Amino acid sequence: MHTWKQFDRNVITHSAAHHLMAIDTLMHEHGYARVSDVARLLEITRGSVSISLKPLKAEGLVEQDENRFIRLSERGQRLVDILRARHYIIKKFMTAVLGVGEERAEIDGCKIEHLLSAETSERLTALLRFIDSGAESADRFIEEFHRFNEACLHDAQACPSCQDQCLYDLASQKLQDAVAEK
Amino acid sequence: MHTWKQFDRNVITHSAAHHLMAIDTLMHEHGYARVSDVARLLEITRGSVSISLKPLKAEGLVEQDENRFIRLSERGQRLVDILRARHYIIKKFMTAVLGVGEERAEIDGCKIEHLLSAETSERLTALLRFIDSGAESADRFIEEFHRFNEACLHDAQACPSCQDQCLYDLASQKLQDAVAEK
DNA sequence: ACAAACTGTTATATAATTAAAACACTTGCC
DNA sequence: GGCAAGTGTTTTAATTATATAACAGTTTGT
Repeated sequence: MHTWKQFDRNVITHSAAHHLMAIDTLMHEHGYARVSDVARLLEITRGSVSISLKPLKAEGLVEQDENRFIRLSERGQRLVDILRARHYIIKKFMTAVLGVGEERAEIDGCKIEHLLSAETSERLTALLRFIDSGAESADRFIEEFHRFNEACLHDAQACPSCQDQCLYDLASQKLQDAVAEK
Repeated sequence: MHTWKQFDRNVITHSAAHHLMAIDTLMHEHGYARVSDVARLLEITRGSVSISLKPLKAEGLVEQDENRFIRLSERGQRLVDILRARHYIIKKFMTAVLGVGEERAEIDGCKIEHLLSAETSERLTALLRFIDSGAESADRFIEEFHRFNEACLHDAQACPSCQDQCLYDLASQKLQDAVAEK
């Protein structure tokens, strides 16, 4: 069980990912980005942005010119492109395949886009490519899955997917309901 | 863009989830759990465990008897059961559907099991139930998808899944390769 | 029964992410 | 030209997750 120690050492933090993506968004929308613009977009203080940007500048992902305008370095841009691609496929998988609501998919996607491995992201992209391929088996799968949904007996013994408890009942519970007094 | 502020305020932290699951593991393996046992299992110091446990005791997820033996409260147990169910379905989806390697699926699963919404977890469980149902369309989908994999032309224009850049090329890159000097 | 080993807690420290407030500098308007 | 508004940084502070080290108490072995 040494795996769990890796789980914090992620390549970039959630916060860093969003700072980088905010710069990218601003560059596309206004052609420039400053500390204040990022702060406004992320709804945090300028001081926080200034401090958060420091390690990103040190790592060469973000650059600042003589007028203190911010831009992404080439590597920073590449990182953002990867993150956006992953966000897109995760969200699309959740909505188009799983049938999760748009807003929920957006939030869940943001939480995990920077955490998934390249391997998982690659396989997820392959899945979506297959679904988009127009293959008859893909279309039928999606259609039948979306019709399937109702028939859970909530009986672990009778269920080929369950072990001792109904997975459906367990997995679908909200964590906050379990944490909060009830 | 108020969504992104929610992304940190998760119901439980990664660390808390693993402390709770460690207690559960120890209870199953030895019938009891103490601070030292948790520390050994997670490979952190007893001091760290003692401190991490404090908020969990305060929230009533963990209890400690007069001999300082630790156990999960009813709510703590419920939380662990939910987390384990989610971990299981995420990992199973990654291996059985996506074809991700076992070890990678374990790590990725650990990173996100406590972050996904109930809605997404529920839909993911439904997907696995459909695949386990033996429906012919499910079997064919998996089989054909696993054979499909090769044919990416890496040409965004010709690809029904891509926009301006090849999603496959982007999403499958390792983040650390983008961050590290190259 | 006593020393060695182990246990749990606390104190102190570090790093990350954020906030608020204070400061200095720049810009824009009248 | 001068003041109000905006901008970026720094300082101070809080929280979370961890570490080490010191301490006090409990077991264990002989």
